[in-house]
Amino acid sequence: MAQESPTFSPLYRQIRGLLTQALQSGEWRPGEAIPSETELAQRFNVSQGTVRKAIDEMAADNLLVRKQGKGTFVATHHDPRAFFRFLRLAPINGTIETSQSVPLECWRARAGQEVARMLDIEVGSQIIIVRRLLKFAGKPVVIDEIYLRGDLFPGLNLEVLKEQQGSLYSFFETRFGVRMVRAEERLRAVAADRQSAEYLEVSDGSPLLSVERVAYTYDDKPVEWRRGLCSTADHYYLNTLN
Amino acid sequence: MAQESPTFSPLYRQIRGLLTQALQSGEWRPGEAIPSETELAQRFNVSQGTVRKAIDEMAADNLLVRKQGKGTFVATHHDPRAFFRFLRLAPINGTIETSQSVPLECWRARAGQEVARMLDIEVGSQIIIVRRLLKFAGKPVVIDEIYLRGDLFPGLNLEVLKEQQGSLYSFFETRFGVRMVRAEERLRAVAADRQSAEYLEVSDGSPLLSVERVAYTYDDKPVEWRRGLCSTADHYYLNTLN
DNA sequence: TAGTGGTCTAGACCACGAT
DNA sequence: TCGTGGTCTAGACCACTAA
Repeated sequence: MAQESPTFSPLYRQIRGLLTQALQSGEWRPGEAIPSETELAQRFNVSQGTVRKAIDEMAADNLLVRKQGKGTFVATHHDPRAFFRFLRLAPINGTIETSQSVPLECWRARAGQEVARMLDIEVGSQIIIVRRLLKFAGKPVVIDEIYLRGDLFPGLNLEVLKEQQGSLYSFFETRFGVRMVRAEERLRAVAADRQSAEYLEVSDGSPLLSVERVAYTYDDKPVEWRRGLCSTADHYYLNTLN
Repeated sequence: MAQESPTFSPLYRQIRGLLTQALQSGEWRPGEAIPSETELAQRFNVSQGTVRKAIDEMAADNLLVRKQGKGTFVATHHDPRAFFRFLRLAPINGTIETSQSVPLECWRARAGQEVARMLDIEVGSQIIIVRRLLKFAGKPVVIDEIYLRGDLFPGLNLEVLKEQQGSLYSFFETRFGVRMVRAEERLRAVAADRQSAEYLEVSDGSPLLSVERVAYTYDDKPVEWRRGLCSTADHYYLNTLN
């Protein structure tokens, strides 16, 4: 094996690359089992332990999920345990609440400078803009404006959005084969504009939590840019620092 | 080895427990090297690979830091790379700024119900309250109110706080041997009260980012509870979702 | 009972840092 | 050159799931 500096990449990381490629190509779809470690070891001509280390890393990054005695599975946003991975809002008092996504608008447009930069696409490329309201226990909590790469979500419109069950990312995954893998959020406190205040049923100028997010798919390609305005009267944004 | 359900704990996790205990007891201080994997393997009567797996986990949790060719070291808040692990604020425009902590007040008090619950201590126990201002590039950005367990920070007062160089946690570490290992933050948007507005040089009622934090030391014991109010006019709170 | 992932071991060799 | 962590391998056995 060629293992020279400074291009040195350990074997298990190369295996991880091959596995990621297979995921990206759709060889194994979200929720499905991937071959056993022994099979993969034969396929890639390495020892089982090397495959194991590659899978360990990918499981740590939430790309795969191991289940003892059953196999290793492609991670999916359908899993209810993974639901709050990308939704860090929790009620201040009380337990888990049911959430509901209410799509308001959906239209196609051309990317301006800012969106183009965020999604790493050309200015003028087609994008999709979605506005939706997120409710917890029936009460409006977040108003989202979502910008998507137009080429990856063919046929997406308001009617289609209304079919959504579960999380939006779960919907994107099954309906368009686009799986969100990682995201970066930038939080600020802002004053509510008139329209947002109306939707969120708070008074004009109330402090709201602004959450800007860029979400990436397998190859670190940005796919979604969104800005959410959250009413933090009854909810907070939870973050754990390790 | 006894390995029966449901009390089953793999050997490497028991080793992790022993290592954590050693850290907690101060056998190896922050910044120091711990013994080599081979030495530890002999000491605990397990193979080197088992020690390795224990250390791997602890390195992933930022308790230890591996340095190839040199050894494994106890993680420290002195490390400038670790500085932003517990401080997620970044300037909206531009690069890294110098930060400065300005202590304002420091006094001892008795824990009320809320603080007692947060710090998992008895109501009436002695606590220390610190108020400080955090400046970025000379401008006030965060006003913090910090509640500490009184028993763990003997002799802490305003004069001592003024000796602080680097981060507050770095200071706690060297001065009191208390190392923060993990924290949970709850974020909300609130309106600035008169006093905070004055400190942060924003207008009364401006939206501010409220960051409540509980910080834990090695044995998951809560040690600090704080509430910060951040002006997000020129800074945002950055979070990465995996 | 068979198949999967999970643990533990032992040994060989590589990459890095210090001497 | 030596000691450290890093990688890779091979094999034995344990724990969990499903048939």
